[in-house]
Amino acid sequence: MVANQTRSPTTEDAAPVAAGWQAQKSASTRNLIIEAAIQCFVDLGYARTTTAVIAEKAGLSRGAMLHHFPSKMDIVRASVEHLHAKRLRAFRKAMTRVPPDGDHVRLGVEGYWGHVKHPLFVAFFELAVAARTDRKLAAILRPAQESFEREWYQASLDLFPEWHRKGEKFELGFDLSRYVLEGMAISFLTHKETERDKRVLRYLEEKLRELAGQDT
Amino acid sequence: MVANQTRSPTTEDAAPVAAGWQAQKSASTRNLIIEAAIQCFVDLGYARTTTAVIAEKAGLSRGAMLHHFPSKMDIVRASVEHLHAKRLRAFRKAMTRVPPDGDHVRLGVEGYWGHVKHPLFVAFFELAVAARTDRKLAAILRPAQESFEREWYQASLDLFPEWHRKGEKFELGFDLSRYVLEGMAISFLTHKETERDKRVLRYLEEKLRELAGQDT
DNA sequence: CCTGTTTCAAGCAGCTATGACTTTTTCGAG
DNA sequence: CTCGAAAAAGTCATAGCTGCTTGAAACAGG
Repeated sequence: MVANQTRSPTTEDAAPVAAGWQAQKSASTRNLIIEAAIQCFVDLGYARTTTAVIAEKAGLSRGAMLHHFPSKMDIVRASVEHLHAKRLRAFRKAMTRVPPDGDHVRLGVEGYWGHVKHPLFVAFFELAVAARTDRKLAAILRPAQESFEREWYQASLDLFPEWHRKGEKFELGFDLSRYVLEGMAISFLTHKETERDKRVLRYLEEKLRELAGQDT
Repeated sequence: MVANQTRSPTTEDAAPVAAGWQAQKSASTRNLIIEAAIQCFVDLGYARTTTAVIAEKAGLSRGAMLHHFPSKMDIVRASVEHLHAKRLRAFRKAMTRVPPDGDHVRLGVEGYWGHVKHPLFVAFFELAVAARTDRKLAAILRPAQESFEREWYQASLDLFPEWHRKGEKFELGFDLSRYVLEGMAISFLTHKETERDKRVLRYLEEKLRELAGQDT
């Protein structure tokens, strides 16, 4: 983790084991900058996130920040990687938690639902929308997106071993869940959750159980 | 329509009937600018849409454009109104078309699905995302959003008169359709439609028919 | 104590977008 | 034919963002 963040512009590959550095401070500062940037994506959106605002939120001067990240896109690149790692960790943790009542369907739905309401998802969504018309950003974001999608698909397969032989039904349930939950999440960027939405979640769970139970 | 667009900055309220003007040219130019702006939202996103690009795409000089719209937000405001009116027209047209096989469910799903794949939806979505962190834009957009939502709800009520007495079931079907279709649409901003997605649509229709048929 | 490296701060030049101002062109009316 | 208003075009000043360069402070090793 720390070793990942220590890729300073200069060459340090000769000291992979010597961690007793003052460069820990550097890694800490890098983390500070990255988290400030992600916060800015959530608060201001991708377009309005300038280097000056990031530096201010991180408590540094722009010059100091540019020492750690030579250009703005370097900050964005590091933020995407950081974001991706954090999302994966949170998602895996939610998915491996033992279901309280043995209800795998509820665990899966609530797990992704909780994930999708998290600020990390908002940040990722902002980047995804901006990437639609920004090729450089898209090139940075696409690998992370595909990786997360694969991870989610695999986690769902692990969660529902009884569906392994039901290819089409499983795909249908997977796609349906994905679209419903992401559609709801995006709607909640502007509105707020209501009782009606909880009914949709319960209905989705019911239909997933039906799909899992059907033989055909 | 034309009278709506003829609200030039100077006072012309004294001549509401005298339409034999040269100001038709003015209204035409305004339309040109607005459609160029909407095209820019789709092609470049809201953030990268500058007055210079709009003017270039409209085939005008920036100065000429600033004569019709004193500031950028005036263009945005007019674009939102234009967009809203166009969306409403297209949606109503799709919804009043007689169902080929008498299948109201398919008409409703396919109608909104077609609507949501249209560039107009992309433009509106770009604005909606930008509005999350732009209060001025949000103030302009919110009335149009709420109006469209009301319209859609009403159209659905008209389309399914047999559901009038089934408040909860109807709301559930409405919400489910909304989230699935919008979730799919947003996913298709970056990916493309596959066979799996058609299965989701057919499944949604099936579940809507179930909800309409149930007595409770 | 000195030297070189790393971290941080500040200022500067180039670029771009916006909106205001000024000038030219077009067109209808008297 | 001339006049005047509207439309269109061109010019300019201001402000904000980026990234490069210079300079100072903290710290490790000789």
